[in-house]
Amino acid sequence: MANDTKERILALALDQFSQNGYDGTNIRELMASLGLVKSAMYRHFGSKKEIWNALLDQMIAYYGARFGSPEHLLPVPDSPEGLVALTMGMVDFTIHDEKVVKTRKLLSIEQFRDDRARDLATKHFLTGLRDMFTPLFQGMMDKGLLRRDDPAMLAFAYTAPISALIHLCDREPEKTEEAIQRIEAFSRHFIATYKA
Amino acid sequence: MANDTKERILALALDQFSQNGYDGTNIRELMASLGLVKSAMYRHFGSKKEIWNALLDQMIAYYGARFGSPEHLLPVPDSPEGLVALTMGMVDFTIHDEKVVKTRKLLSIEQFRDDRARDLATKHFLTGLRDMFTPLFQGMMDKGLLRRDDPAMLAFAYTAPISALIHLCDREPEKTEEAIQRIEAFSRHFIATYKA
DNA sequence: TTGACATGTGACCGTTCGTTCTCTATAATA
DNA sequence: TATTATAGAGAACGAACGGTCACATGTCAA
Repeated sequence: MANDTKERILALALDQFSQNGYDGTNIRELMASLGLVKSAMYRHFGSKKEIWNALLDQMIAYYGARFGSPEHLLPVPDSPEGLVALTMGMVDFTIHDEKVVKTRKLLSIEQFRDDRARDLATKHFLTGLRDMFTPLFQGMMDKGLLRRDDPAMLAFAYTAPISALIHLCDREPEKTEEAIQRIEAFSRHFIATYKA
Repeated sequence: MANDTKERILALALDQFSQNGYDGTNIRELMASLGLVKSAMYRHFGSKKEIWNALLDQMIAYYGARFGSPEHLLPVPDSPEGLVALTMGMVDFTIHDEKVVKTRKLLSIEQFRDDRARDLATKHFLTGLRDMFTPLFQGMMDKGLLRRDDPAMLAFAYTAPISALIHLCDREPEKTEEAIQRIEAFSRHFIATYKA
C-alpha cells in the first residue's frame, strides 16, 4: 500500500505538472485528489522538489527503456507503404498514450528551467526520432526502396515535420484528426520524393 | 515618463515570464529590477494578469505587423543559392533577436494554459513560416527553379525542420553554431532534392 | 499661487504556499 | 500479547505572494 501511494502521487504529479507547471502545482490539491491531506505527502517524499526529481528519474528511465536500448531498433519496411504504416502506428501511439503526451507537455513547459528536462526535451523533440529512423532509412536504401542519400539527413527531414504536427496535437487536441491526415500525406509525399 | 515606465514593465515582464513562467514571476522582483517598489506597478496596471494580457496584446500585434500583412511577402529568389541566403538571413534574425527568442520561450511555457498563447504558438511554431514560404515556393516553381509540386507541402517540409532547430537554439544556446550549420546543410539538401 | 493629476513610497492586509510537528490508527513482528 | 514501524490527520509555522491604502512628491494648467 505504501508504494502504491507513492506511485499514485507520481502519476498525479505528472498530471498536474504537465498542466500547470511546477510552480502552478500545489501539493494540497494534488494530495486532495488522492483523498489525502497534504502532510501525508511527506511520508513518501521529503519535499515538493523531491517529487519533481523522482518524476524526472522515472521519465528518463522510461525513455531509456523504450527508445534507448538497441534491441528496440525499428524494423526496416519491405515497401514504401510499410513505412507509412510503421509511421502511422508510432504516431497513433505517441499521440494517444496519456503518459507520453503529458511527458511532452511537461518538457515543453519546464525545458528552460531544469537541465535534465532540457536534455530530455531535445531527445523527445529532435534527436530521438531522428536517430531511430536513420538506420531504418539506411536499410531501405540497402533494399533499394529509397534512392541513395544521407540517411541521417533524410531521417531529420522526415521526423521533424511529423514532430511538429505531434506538438500541434498536444497543443490543440481538437486538431488531432487533421494532424494525423497531414502526417500521412507528408509521409506519402516524402516517399514519392525520395523513392529509388 | 509614465508611458516609459509602462513599456519598461512590459519589457521586463517578457523577460521574466519567458524565463520563469507566469506563476514563477513575482512583481516584487520585477519592479525591483526597475528600481521601483512593487506597489508602483499598480499605477500602470490593474493587476498581474493585466500585465500578462497587455503583453499578449503586444505580441499578437507585433506578429501581425511583422508577418501578417501581405506587403511583407517574401521576395522570390532568383537562384537556389538565393533561397539559402534568404533562409539564413531569417534564421539569423529570429535566433538572435532577444525579443523574438523570449516570445518563443514564453509561448512554449504557457501554450497549454492560455488560449491566446496557444493560438500564437501554433502560428510561431507551425503555420507562420509555412504560409510565408508557400507563395515563395510557388514563385520558384513558376521561375523554373524548383520542380512542380504542392508548394504548401514543400513549405511545410522545408520550414518544420528549420523550426525544430530554432527551438534547439532556444533550449540550448550553446548549440547555436551547430544548429545554424545544420540548417544551412538542410537547406542545400532540400534544394538539391527538389530542383527542377 | 493654487489645485488637480500623475507617479512613486512604505506600511499593511488576507491568502496561500511548502513544511514541520504531535497525535492516532493500523498492521506486521517478536 | 506487547512492541514497533508505517501511514495518515490535523493544527500550526514562517515566508512569500498579490493587492490596497494613505501619504509624499513633482509637474503642469488655470
